[in-house]
Amino acid sequence: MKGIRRLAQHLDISIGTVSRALNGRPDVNEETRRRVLEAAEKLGYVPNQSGRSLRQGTTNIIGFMMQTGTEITGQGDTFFMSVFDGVQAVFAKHKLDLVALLCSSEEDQSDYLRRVVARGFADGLILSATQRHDPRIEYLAERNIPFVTLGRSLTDVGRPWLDLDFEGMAQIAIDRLVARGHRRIAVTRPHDDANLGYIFVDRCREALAAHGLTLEEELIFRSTPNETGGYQIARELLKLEDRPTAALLVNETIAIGFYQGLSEAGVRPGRDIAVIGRYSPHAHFLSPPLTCFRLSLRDLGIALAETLLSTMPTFQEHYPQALTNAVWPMELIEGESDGFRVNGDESRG
Amino acid sequence: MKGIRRLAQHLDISIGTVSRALNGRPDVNEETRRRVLEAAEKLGYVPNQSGRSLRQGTTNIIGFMMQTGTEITGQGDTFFMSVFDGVQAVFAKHKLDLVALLCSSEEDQSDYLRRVVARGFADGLILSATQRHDPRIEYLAERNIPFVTLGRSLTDVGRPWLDLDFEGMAQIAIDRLVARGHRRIAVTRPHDDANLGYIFVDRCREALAAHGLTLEEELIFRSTPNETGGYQIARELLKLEDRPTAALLVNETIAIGFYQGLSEAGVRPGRDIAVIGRYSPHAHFLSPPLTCFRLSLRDLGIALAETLLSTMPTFQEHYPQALTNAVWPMELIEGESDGFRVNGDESRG
DNA sequence: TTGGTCTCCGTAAACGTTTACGGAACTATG
DNA sequence: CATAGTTCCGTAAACGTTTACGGAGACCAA
Repeated sequence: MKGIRRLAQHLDISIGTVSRALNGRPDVNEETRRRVLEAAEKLGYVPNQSGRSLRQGTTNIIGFMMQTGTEITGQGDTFFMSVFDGVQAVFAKHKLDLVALLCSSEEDQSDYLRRVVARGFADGLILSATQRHDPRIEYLAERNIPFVTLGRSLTDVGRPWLDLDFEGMAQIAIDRLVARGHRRIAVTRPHDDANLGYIFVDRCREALAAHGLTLEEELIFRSTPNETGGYQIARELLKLEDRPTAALLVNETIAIGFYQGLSEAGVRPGRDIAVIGRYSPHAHFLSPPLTCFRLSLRDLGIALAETLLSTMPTFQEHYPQALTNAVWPMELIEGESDGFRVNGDESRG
Repeated sequence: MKGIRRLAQHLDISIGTVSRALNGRPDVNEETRRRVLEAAEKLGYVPNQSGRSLRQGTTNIIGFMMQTGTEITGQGDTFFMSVFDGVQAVFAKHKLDLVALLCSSEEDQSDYLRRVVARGFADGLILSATQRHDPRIEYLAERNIPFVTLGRSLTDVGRPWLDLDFEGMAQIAIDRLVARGHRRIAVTRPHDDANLGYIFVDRCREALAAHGLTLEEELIFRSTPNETGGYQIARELLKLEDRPTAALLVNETIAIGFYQGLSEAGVRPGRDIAVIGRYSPHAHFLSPPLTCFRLSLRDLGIALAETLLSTMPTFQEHYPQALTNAVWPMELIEGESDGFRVNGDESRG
């Protein structure tokens, strides 16, 4: 005898009552409930997930989809871990569990998603690495699967998403650099179709235009969003006839490689070129410390969770005013990598 | 009408036959099977996971357990993603899915594990961040849940584990440094109870003893295995009356902070102090490039998967000689951070 | 024809839950 | 005492699969 039957037999009551007691139904005597909970604790009973979700059509699981393989991840692993922590802080209140759905680098993400959905694996999904054209979004929307994406796409009109405020980052950084006399500013973007590249570069272009400047094509650098990519960008940048005096790095992990690429040519950030990037745990430990844009990833995770839950009938009453389409602001952390003026008047050592 | 019934109705055959056809049973006409598969494809039918696992008592899911929250992860971003990729390469052959079970930083790992197991969530588990005394291992062993750990503990006697070869790393590094004239060598270890700290330091001590040297307590540095920890270690190390001439860093991500801590005091790796660490994607992009120990994480993932499957009755015939207790060798990558001799004769610039 | 073997398929039970339904015991009300 | 209402609990169906079992038909040999 196993499962709830064992518990019922042990208490000499029916399985229906046991189930009601455990699920907090009102129509059960409080004394009985106490006994049931006690016995469940003692016998280590936990409801079988398959049985429960088969009956209820619900799993209490939310999936965070991500692709394995190392080549294309521009985020550090602390990035996701921090986001997860925020997500779980919300989910814990509703007894939801978060699992990371790992799509192999050899499988198409849409195929993988199809499998996950058809199996009835999760009650809701969080998608990351949103592409500019992302078929996953239409797929989920058509089927009424609750989801939220981290990152915008062109095909998610009216769908819930949250994103980092790359426009704000571009605007602030460009304004700041221009105010310090920079006229030729290099910008980076991922090599692939990630939407953030388009968003970021477009806004850089607009921000420059507002100052009467144009963003030349040769100053837009594409690379894999990792250390090697940053290194390559530095090398290419230094080859230019008319070198930029500043660089704006949109990805987290490329700064180290970028620094090294500069360093090998004797070019020092903050003295010979202004560099502004994205925060990551090592940003302060570069020489010189990187001036960068940071955000609270935990808060982002909390917002993601709330946004998702606000689209699910079961939970939406708790989150009446969750954000559905919003960019998450980033804060500028002053390091020493952008501290100089083009007119020769260094603002700091 | 949903699920397999819909498919059966559509084909005008019984659900039993449909199920047999889909599951590759022999007692079904090949023509019928073809029709079933075709219709399944057309209607986008995928078996419901809950129904299936309720009946079979099996989920076809393997869980990789990890804890969220950023403070204590000593691995770089790509570490787990690379391992996952290897694991999945094996699992794909057996139609197993890998998911990451994310234990919130607020929940005890043993409690979380208990929930996962009792719910019947996964057919097998991979545990990481193994602690010296790890109650999770006994729990799984008692219950006959297939598992393998990445990292040894003291309580896993006879249980399947794989680990990095920290002994080999210690031996090679110490021998190398001693051969170059170093006598005072600092070593690091994580701040917590992670077993690798014990293993590594013990072997360093033995290796030094073989050269007639002792490892003084003041040369053993504990820290959180992240950038900040590395920085702190550098600061402490530089305060010592009798400074070590070399440092051996056992964690991946501490090198950046360590470099910075040295740099602020005008101490340069490879010139003023020999530094040997662990490979991570940025190791080559430090100045000077870090001499470090590297391994194929993908291969490690493959081995982990094979080890796990070799303990599961359903699959073990395919992996008759998988490793069950083995350390995974690391290769020394020569950078420029350890390139000098104590006697003043620098081996390179 | 009879009996045996094979191939293929339908039937129904089982997995562990949740929950609609109905009923027994009790309480309150007139 | 009769009736209605309340509280609590047991019964059984349902969720979507897989699979043991048995049977129908085809084929073959005697």
